[in-house]
Amino acid sequence: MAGVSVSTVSKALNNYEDINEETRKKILQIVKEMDYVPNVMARGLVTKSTQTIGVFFGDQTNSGFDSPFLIDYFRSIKDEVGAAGYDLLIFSNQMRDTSSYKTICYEKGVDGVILILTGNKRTDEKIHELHKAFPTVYIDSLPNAKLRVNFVESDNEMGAWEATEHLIHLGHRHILKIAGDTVAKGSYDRIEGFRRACLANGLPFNEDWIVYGNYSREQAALLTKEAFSKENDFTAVFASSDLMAYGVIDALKELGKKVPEEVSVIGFDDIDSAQYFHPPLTTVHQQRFQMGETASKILLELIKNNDGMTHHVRVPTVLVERKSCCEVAN
Amino acid sequence: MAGVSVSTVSKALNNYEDINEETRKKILQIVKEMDYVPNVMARGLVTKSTQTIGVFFGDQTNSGFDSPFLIDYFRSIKDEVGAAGYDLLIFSNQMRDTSSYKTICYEKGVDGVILILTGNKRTDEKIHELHKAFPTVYIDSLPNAKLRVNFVESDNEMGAWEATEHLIHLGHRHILKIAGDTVAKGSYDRIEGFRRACLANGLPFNEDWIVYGNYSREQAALLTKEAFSKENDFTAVFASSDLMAYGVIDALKELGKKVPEEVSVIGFDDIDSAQYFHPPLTTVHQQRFQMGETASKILLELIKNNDGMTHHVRVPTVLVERKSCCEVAN
DNA sequence: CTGAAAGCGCTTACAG
DNA sequence: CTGAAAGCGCTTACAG
Repeated sequence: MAGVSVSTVSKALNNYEDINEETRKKILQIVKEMDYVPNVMARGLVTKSTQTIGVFFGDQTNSGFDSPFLIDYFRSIKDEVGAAGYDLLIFSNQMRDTSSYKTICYEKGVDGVILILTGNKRTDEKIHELHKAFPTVYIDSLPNAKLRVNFVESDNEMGAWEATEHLIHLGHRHILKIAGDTVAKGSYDRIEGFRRACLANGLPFNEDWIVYGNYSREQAALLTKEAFSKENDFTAVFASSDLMAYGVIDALKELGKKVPEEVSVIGFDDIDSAQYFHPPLTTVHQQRFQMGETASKILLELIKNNDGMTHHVRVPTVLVERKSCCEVAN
Repeated sequence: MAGVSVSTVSKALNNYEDINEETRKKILQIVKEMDYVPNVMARGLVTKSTQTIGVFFGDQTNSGFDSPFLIDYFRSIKDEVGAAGYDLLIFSNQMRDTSSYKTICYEKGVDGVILILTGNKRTDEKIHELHKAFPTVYIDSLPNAKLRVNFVESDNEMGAWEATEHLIHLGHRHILKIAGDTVAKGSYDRIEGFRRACLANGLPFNEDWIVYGNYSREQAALLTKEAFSKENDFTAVFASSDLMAYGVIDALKELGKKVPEEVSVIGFDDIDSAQYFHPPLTTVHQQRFQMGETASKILLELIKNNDGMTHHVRVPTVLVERKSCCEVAN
């Protein structure tokens, strides 16, 4: 170096109190000149902190929770965490000897982790041990609804409730629900919201109104045709995702039914293309940006001081009315 | 440990030859049992390798090169690099003392880096030093067209050429080009492809046919109205991005011109919503997945053995015909 | 074939 | 207020 010992440099860099103001100035000056940055690995080895947040993206295809979402989460997390001085480590390595999330985090030495899991990964038991070892927050999906963990999700039940009431206020009394899988908490809540809104509003609800599939457009089309072949008097359908709503509309076209004149269709998610669809899709908007932001804030707080409390936040959805729903014909 | 020295364990883990087969077996067995993974920081400190690839995402808003793209690059890089045993480090930290990309990479100790820069970041001079210090590959945008670096891009010039010829084959002789900025290499190439295709096909081309703006929908609408107010006989417009094509169509509607009956419109990019737009947009598809994959492969190869050669690959585009172009009316 | 020793680049008590 | 020393968890020559 130029003048002092490494200890002193370290102290200058880490804002220790017991250092002469002039030596600090000099050190900082030189540091600036040579654009020196402490090696994170060496530092991390002793401090156990790397200023990086780990992210597990579960991106199985066809889950309906996929690409249009991830990018919003990703971007909001990146911004929020970046503003606090963290980088993001995306676990992509497929050649690991372990499948334990905890072990993976130890290996890379992250300070906290965000989980955005979809499809199969969601039910992976290996995850459980993770949140005991690292500050962890889940977004959107839980491996198990009973898990006591930090968790940010859309208020799926409330969103589904509002969507259903929207249809009811439009005069619909027979509504078909095209539901996603039954394992994910979010899927389940959307069904519950629908069911309870129907019941609360005195509709002649019965379980045949709910039809279960996966989150694909094709499946939704199939399901719709099946349901209408059994019972033709539905005047509205509520799909558990926008992609499925597209499928519903595909099927309705095939059946010669006009949307929305003869059958109203409402979706869930508000993916980017929903506004461009024909007809523009009325749907339930998920505030994904706020979800990523909230999850990041909770995590950052947890890293600073882990109070052992567990946060569960439900981000409200917002109904966006476009052109795929209208008043029921008489 | 259980039995041997750390050196021996290290050798077992790293597949050294000079180790007894039985001790190796025993060590590996125990390692498996306790799900042990070597700490990357400690290892990295001595080997200078961390099995992670750094990624700089420049995501300034409104560049037109934005969100619909990044996700495809991101996903393909994640898959490709992950299959080779690497994780991804996304540089998001905004509190750094340095803005030097090289320094940032030293700090985190990545093995290689991929740059996907947009907007202002593209012209950041600080980047230059990076590719001399680390294996580096650029995707889509170069800070400077003359830079001798590894670079993967769409074949923008060829794509623009084909789009223009498509219009010409449809009978169009007066084509308006709504161009993006002039600094980015990709923007420039799209203009060149257009200009040269016009000239090569004997169109009465003049420079007024090209109008410059940014990549926003609003600007494109404005530009379109301006251009048509000066010269009303364009039967086709070629926008340098899909978002701009949307703006063009907005403007044309306002002007009372039918698309495609009176004016054909072709875009560039093929973003997700292009197929849903009204009318569905004819456009030039960029094979973003292939771009990410190719960039990753080059980088991985570079890390394995840096031969000092510099790769520049142009990924072909593919014209996708939808409903926004038709034969010119007589 | 195995292990003791040095060293990677830092931080943190601890003397002085 | 400053610096020598130990240690973080590994790997790599080098002896034995």
